[in-house]
Amino acid sequence: MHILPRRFYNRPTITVARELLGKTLVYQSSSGNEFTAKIVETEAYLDDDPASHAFKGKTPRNAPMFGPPGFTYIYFIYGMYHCLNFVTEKEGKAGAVLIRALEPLEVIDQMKKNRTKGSKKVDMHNLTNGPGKLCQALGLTKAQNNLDMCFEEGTEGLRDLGIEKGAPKLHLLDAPKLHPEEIIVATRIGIREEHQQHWRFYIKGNRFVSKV
DNA sequence: CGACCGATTGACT
DNA sequence: GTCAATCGGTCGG
Repeated sequence: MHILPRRFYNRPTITVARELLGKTLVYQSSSGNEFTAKIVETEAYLDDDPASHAFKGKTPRNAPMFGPPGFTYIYFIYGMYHCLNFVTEKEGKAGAVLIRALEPLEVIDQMKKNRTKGSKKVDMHNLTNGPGKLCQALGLTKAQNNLDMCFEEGTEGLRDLGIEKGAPKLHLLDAPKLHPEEIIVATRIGIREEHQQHWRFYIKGNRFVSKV
């Protein structure tokens, strides 16, 4: 298991979106929890894509999308939710992958607490099966926007020694690439028909996907 | 400025 | 199935 290097993200956005499936997200929160979860659903947003925040050019909000690959892009939406993206493509070329669903692995109790409003119980399968839900479960906000998820150049060798000290607070662990027949390709969610593309990817049969 | 609206979710008919 | 919540980003005047 090693931390995904910057070259993983420095590729065509659709390729990264597909290959993110099955990878493990690790997030060390400031409250001391180390959350882990498997990526089970993604969507690609390209630079010449009318549905992308980056389509009309660089602004203060979408600036991370134009920055180096391997950083987070987290934005606030609908006045109450956040969405987590990973920046792709070389610096200067906008691209990002929206993380739409995760399969919870560790610190599930805390995820439940973060998702609980009032005294209602939250079902295991309703913790991270949506882009807004998963940010709520892990406690991700704009405070985690534009975070580097890779080792800085020169310190990458640490991971080859199995040393994760100094690892980015939010990073991904490698996992075997899924076979094509394990991946379902579908249209993106919440996108106008005229801008629609088959750029949503999810793991076939996985119970934690937001919509089938 | 004011107005519109969104890569969503949960409550309710 | 429908719809309100809630607010920052963006754009037109």
